[in-house]
Amino acid sequence: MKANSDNAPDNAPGKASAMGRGVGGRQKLIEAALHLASSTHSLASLGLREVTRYAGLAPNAFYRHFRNFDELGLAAVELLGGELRRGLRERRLRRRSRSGPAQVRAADRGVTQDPNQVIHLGREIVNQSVALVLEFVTEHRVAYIVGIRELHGSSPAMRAALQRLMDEFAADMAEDVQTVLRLPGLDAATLLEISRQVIRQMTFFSMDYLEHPAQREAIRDQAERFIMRLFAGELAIQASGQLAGAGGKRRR
Amino acid sequence: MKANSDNAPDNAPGKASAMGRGVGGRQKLIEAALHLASSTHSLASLGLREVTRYAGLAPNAFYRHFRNFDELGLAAVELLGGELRRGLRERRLRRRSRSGPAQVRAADRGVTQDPNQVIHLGREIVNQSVALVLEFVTEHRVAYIVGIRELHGSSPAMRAALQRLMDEFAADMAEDVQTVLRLPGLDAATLLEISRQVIRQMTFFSMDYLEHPAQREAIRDQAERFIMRLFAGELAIQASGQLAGAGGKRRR
DNA sequence: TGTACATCAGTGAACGCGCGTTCACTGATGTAC
DNA sequence: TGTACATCAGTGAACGCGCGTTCACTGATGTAC
Repeated sequence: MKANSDNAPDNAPGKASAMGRGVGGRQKLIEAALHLASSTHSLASLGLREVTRYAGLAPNAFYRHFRNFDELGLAAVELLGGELRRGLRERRLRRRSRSGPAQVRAADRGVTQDPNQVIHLGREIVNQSVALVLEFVTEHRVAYIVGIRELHGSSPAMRAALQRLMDEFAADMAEDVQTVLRLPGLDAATLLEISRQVIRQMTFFSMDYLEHPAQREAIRDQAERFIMRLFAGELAIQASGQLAGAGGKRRR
Repeated sequence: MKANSDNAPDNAPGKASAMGRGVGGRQKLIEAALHLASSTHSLASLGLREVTRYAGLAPNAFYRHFRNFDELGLAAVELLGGELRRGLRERRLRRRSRSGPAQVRAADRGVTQDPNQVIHLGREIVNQSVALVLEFVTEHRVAYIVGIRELHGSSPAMRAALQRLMDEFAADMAEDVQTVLRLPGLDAATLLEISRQVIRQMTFFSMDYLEHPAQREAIRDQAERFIMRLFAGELAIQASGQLAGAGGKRRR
């Protein structure tokens, strides 16, 4: 991790040596694969010659970087997943430091079961979160489309990797909600479950958002309403369960 | 269209003539494509020789039935969509005639905004609907997996066809809910929106269900909770909106 | 009822092409002494 | 500082193979008279 503590910055012109003489080749191949996969095929159906051609390399140069095509696929997913998570986390932190204080203050006031207050308070947070995600997928269009496509694709290894990624997103979101908006009586397991459902549904909203620019506002509204319904629904069900008197443990 | 008004029934043994001498070939090709696509590749990445080989035909026999590969794809989607809709509708009707009366009676009583009653009543219906869908996708595993895969796949024509299909499912569901369980104050547009969200999320639940047989019960429960949350959430939000006094029109 | 013709699913052989993969080679860069 | 060697990304040529597609043909079935 002290690689960057040297005197020469990483982006120095002549420094294409220290940790990667031909690091461009590998990168070029991955980017070529992502681009081609997003515009026409799925990752799995790309050809070796097709990718190397697009990357501006000779076909056999492929074997300098990957043993076979699956290896490129997994490398692409890794790159893609890192990019997505890094981007989202960065945005979340930025948002929290910008508008967090006011929300936390409001949340402290909000230790109440009154649906009105909780709903109103949540709406603001949901609004920002949805905007954040949709802005993000717009900026990472190519990687995102390929990711969604491979999520139900033919390679089990890639499916597993992407599902893990989505679970990480869900965990991030749950933690975020837990921190910013302490919802009364929403246990960790339920919160995680709802977060996973939100993350999954957002794949649809995101694709709609990318594919139909003319209806972006409407799609954004739909996503916000969706999330509000899920949380409000859970709270309402819990409240009604308690009112019904049976009390005690209600899950399982 | 009077082809069927003859004296010989369609399913007569020697009557493989009237409207299809070699109807087996086309069918065999489509089924081969679906099977291959579900087990290894996506539809788009299948090879002509691969499909004909699996179907037990010579490669060039393909051109007797389809001009190119896209044509087979669309034919497959049509077959698949018809199968899915027919199967689901049939099950819905069967269910309605079996347990419908009791529910309708309960629903007639249920013209109330009391969340407790609405939730309890809805739970029963949701339980049955979820069971119906999951049972169905299990029986049509192959067609379903291919459908989901192509929903985000490479062919725009196929994506459009499948999205249309899902919208039809959502419309069916909305109509169903409207008929069986008259929810107070849930206008048609909102009901359709929620139905689309349920249908979309069910794709994830269904795939989980097919891929992890050991956790089927848990997945079923999750799906039921999800749907309950959406509807309960919408009702709670509307109720709180009305309580808040501002009254009047609340959407847009 | 028989005969001649049309239709059409399916076939075998052959084609040219792009594919993935291998080989021996180049030339730039890093490393040891 | 210079020299010899190792490493490694990238190349051009060549391979055998399976692909999509075409052609002329077969043989069963439907249709007209």
